[in-house]
Amino acid sequence: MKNTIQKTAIMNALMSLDHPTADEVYECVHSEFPSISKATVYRILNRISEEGEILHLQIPGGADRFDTTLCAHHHLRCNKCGKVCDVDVPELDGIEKRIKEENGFSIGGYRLVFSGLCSDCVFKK
Amino acid sequence: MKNTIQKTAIMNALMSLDHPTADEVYECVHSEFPSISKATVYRILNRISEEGEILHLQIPGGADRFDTTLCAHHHLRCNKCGKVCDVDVPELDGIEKRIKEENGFSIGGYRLVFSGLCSDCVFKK
DNA sequence: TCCTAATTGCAAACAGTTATCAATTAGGAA
DNA sequence: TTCCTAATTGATAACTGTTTGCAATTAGGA
Repeated sequence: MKNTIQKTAIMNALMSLDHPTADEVYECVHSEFPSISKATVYRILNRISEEGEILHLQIPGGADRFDTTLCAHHHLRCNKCGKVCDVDVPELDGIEKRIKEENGFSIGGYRLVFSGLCSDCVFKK
Repeated sequence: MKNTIQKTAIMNALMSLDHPTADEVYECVHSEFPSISKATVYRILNRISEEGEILHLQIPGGADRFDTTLCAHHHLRCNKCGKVCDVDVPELDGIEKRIKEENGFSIGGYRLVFSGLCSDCVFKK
């Protein structure tokens, strides 16, 4: 992969943002590199997530997000403000085997998104 | 809610399909009721899921699906063929409390989608 | 039977994302 | 260092899934 200015700018943006969407990455990079194209942001995010440098999170009912934390974990998503944060769910250790036996599904490497309300939003009606 | 022909046709389609997308419902209804509009299908599906008659499933990285099984359960989704099926995950019983305490998120009524490969697709390369 | 609010069909709008294509550029070969 | 070429870029169009605006139609109670 070529080492372009655009890629460097996107990597920096990813470091400074928390579970950003592609659009949030674009806005961040665009603010100091106005000529960057949104297509380039999508392309680079896809490329580096395919190469395993970041995680590509598909969020139910929302835009995809990207995560620089690589080790296995799941996510919590606030239905009101959209905030996403990491969560470990040891309760699910070994569930792959049970689901494989009972349903025939191979879910190795699965990633879950729990939806709910974050501590800020739960009080706002 | 008015009791229109369109709503009846959609309810019938939902009975005959397994976790359909809105488009699959449309195709099914459209085949014997060609004048129905896709907007109507979306509107009715949204309305009856808001009223609790069916579940509205938001699938990560795919079109929303609808489920006539109302009791609490989660889903398995095949990344290759898109098939969705139901699964119970008793391992997660009571996890709401732990996540509330540790992360401040209220995830009551959350619904998960495990992704992987179904028994048919796991062998196809 | 009449009335009106609810519902419909159509088409346009929308969000998120990918594809096309000509122009530019990184980085190795000479 | 210069040159070459494949990789990358920016602009824009296209695409999928979904919602919305609006005028025309319709269910179902008065």
